[in-house]
Amino acid sequence: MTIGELARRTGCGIETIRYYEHEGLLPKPGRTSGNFRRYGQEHAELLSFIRRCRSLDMALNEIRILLRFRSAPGENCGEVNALLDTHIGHVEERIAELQSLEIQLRALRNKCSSARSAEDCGILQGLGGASDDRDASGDKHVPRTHSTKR
Amino acid sequence: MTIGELARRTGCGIETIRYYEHEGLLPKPGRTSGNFRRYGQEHAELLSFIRRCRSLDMALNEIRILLRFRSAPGENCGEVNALLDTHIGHVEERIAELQSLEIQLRALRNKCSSARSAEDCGILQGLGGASDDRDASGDKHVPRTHSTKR
DNA sequence: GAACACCCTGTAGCGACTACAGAGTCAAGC
DNA sequence: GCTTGACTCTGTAGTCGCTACAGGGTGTTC
Repeated sequence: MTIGELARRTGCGIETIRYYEHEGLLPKPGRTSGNFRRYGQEHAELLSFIRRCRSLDMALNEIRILLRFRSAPGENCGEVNALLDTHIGHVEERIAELQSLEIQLRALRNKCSSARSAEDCGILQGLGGASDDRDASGDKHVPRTHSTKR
Repeated sequence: MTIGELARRTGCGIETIRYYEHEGLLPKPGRTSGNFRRYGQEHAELLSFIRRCRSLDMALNEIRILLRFRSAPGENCGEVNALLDTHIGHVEERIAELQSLEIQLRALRNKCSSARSAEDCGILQGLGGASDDRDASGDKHVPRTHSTKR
């Protein structure tokens, strides 16, 4: 099948497929005489595996490790378990951070209930004034909440 | 004060300060005869404001809006309230996504409790086999859980 | 043979930094 | 005056996982 068909089957963008090939997650497929990539069922399964991992928010490097085990069925899978445990830990951590963030944001939001002049806005004051500088050196800044949707 | 002193005072990296200047969040400071940046108290306060916003996981574009209001005290601050409401919404959304993720990950993790051979590993099977393809076309992929720590 | 959908490579952009390279500045000590 | 070492300067490239082109080639249908 062509790259477009593979993309349709797996719900993955064409550019993303080429990117995975470039990153070594997908093996280089054969080519037609006109230099088009030609994929088989095994590529579709591999790509589905990768997409399922990505939907679980795993990093490509983590997926690389899983792929190694996928193609080495004899090996002991303890590392797979450990990887997943670590990943679950990251997700837990991030949830805790965001929950604490939400509390702070709601507290801030309560400082200005109605639209008044910016001069008197409790939110701007809360952001600008002297405050508990928990984070001034802590640097556990956390990746974006803002989604990159297509 | 020099950029290094400002960095120490605010707990912000030097490169980050230059980056904020480049992005127009911090005004260009004066220079010494030797071309070193020279900052005053007002820069320190502004930078603290920005860092406080960042510690609340706001995007630089959101902060830009807040800065506009900060320097226009007469204006109606309704937009500030709206911005914060939207931001809280994003955080809430992300928490919900991550919680659902955690449930899926734990379910997957339960499929292989002990280290056995990769061939029989329930996790790899769970990732690879036929599954509920909720996400195959949904594409509500969510930014990384993996922290970029320094 | 023309239209059109598809594919190719390569490069640049996103956000918010971070990490250099290669150069210049400045204060303290000798 | 000269050296050492800490600091600063500009500019560019890298991070991550894509996404979006530009400028071309391929393949099928009418």
